[in-house]
Amino acid sequence: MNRTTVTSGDVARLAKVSQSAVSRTFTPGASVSAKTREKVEAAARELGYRPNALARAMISGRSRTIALLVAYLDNQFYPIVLEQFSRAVQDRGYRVLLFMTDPGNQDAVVEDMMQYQVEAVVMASATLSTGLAQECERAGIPVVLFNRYVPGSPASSVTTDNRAGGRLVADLFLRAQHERIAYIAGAEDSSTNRDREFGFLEGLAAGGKHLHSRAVGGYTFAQAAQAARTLFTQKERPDAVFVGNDHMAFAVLDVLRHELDLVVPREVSVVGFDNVPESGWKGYDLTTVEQPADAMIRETARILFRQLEERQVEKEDAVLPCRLIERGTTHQFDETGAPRHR
Amino acid sequence: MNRTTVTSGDVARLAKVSQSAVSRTFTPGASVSAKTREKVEAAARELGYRPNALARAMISGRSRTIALLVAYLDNQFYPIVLEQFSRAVQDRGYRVLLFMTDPGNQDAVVEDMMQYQVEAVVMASATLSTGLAQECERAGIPVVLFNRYVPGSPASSVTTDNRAGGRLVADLFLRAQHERIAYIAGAEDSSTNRDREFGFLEGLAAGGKHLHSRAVGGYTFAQAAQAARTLFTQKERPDAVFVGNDHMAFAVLDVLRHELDLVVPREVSVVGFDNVPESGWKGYDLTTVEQPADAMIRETARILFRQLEERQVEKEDAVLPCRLIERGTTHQFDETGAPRHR
DNA sequence: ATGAAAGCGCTAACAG
DNA sequence: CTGTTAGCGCTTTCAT
Repeated sequence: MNRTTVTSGDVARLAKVSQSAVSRTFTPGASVSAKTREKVEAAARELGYRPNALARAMISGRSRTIALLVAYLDNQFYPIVLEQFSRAVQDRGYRVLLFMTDPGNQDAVVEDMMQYQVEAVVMASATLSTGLAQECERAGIPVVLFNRYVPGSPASSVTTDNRAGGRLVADLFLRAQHERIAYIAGAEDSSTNRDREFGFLEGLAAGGKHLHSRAVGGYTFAQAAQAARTLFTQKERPDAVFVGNDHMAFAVLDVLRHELDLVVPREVSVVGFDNVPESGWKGYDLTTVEQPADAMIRETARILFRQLEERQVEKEDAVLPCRLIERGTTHQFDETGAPRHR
Repeated sequence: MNRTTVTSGDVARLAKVSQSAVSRTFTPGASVSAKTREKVEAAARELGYRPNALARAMISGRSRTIALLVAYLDNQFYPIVLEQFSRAVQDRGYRVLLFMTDPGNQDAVVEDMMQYQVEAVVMASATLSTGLAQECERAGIPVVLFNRYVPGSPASSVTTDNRAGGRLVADLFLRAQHERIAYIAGAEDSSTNRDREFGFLEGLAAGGKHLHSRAVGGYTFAQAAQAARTLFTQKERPDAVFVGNDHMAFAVLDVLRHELDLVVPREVSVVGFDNVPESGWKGYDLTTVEQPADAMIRETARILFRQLEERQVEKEDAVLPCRLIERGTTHQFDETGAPRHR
């Protein structure tokens, strides 16, 4: 290991210009004569100079870094969000500092992010204590909750209209005249689950139905499988089930088909939420409510960068529409409402 | 937005100590009297002081940041790696700077990472030009290629024994006495594909067989589906196919079962590579070669942190064993080699 | 154990 | 357009 730290001073000396001239050469909007720029670039190339982004960030007060906090990546929805969001951020000349968190202790992680002088924070499938959100606000750091919503928080949020999504599923079940309708919940303390379930129950009620049974899957594969076993080994088993997200729905389908030998959708209809890629795969072919990931990410980026540009934090809540994607785990109907055969 | 930048100087003034005393209080191994520490902590709390990690990194020359470069996250293998690796890094007091790259222009991204003074680089499903790898080496930045291998490069690497994995699949097909054996390749310029294919062909040859047909899936779902269509609509269709990874194998299974109405494994056996979670799901129940993700990540972290501690870059190549996971897409045999019925 | 002083590598006024 | 001059917030000798 050797002295490989080439500084702008070294370049200046070799190019016989001032150190500021070097700085200007590497600053997009600065004014340098073609001749100076040339000399500097030649010297920089010769020495293998690279500006130190940390020093730059320190003095300019802009780290060009955005923190992304994610709780888990086994649900395919999040890797996709992560990938697209990272690309969006990179395209705008920013970097992503990634933090994996447990659904509990985010606050310690946020502390860490702030020490790194991130300019903004995005939390996917995770929330922030209102206290810390306020602190971020005071520090001028915009925070966006992605796919979560916290009523009193100063943090912005981007969600789909989960309640409307739940209602779409209820309507579908009503149309198919199901009798014993069940719900498998995600994490009960999440806003997504609350809203989906609320919309679903609301929709059923509007059609004069009530829930036959309910279990909790906690947004995990294993727990959802267990929930399915519980619900479908009752004396009177459900003939339709709405599962809080696709990831759990796959577990439910596995149990129904391969452990309980039920035929979907003939004996039971299943609907998920998210429309992750696997839902479109023929091995599952899952009817689901689509969350418009692309649009959600675009909104997130828009909110974030607007606040960064205007240099002020201003809460904004974006709620995007979702739509039902009917596939093979539910009965199909044609335009007249008559059952359609596949 | 306001002057919320509380510095160690502010804390020092309030606590009536020197600025260095504040610094020491926040430096783990430093010597401060209990009394001073107390005063400083009280003042810091009162002002809401948080050390600036950037300034700290600049002066100490240690950013405690590791760059992670990933090409795509739609193959579930990588999100899992990403999650586990991030956690491993965080546990050791480092942060992850994430970069999504296209399989082509990594070098520009690497340039960016180096400006941010990362202490190490991990490249997953991507490679680095030997030139830049050398530059990293010279700069004292360890580089680990995860799941890739580049012969002449000074970068370290962590891979599974892909060649042995290919041979395992060949042996399985030989044991099942398949006649028309096909291969669907991943990205042809990747070391993983080269090694898997080489081991597979080697294994077939050892059993006196040769490949019946071959197509390229490029590690993508869509291209793999197309490859399956091509291979399985020949006059003489294969009775067994080894697919370069699980992600492509799902596409292949969808085409075989739902477009071509073939029964797996009765009419055709299918084997993948990786053992991603979906392979264990009953909707696919895919026979595959397991890559030991946990062990690979442990090795990556070990190599990286050893080099960071010893403060010198020293190439190391870890090759981990893989094993066959037999599931429902191939015929089962008992210990005696006789077919077993499921 | 503590404070004073010297920078880390760079940008941002400010003159010229 | 260019060089000079101050720092950004912190760690790290070096005395005391």
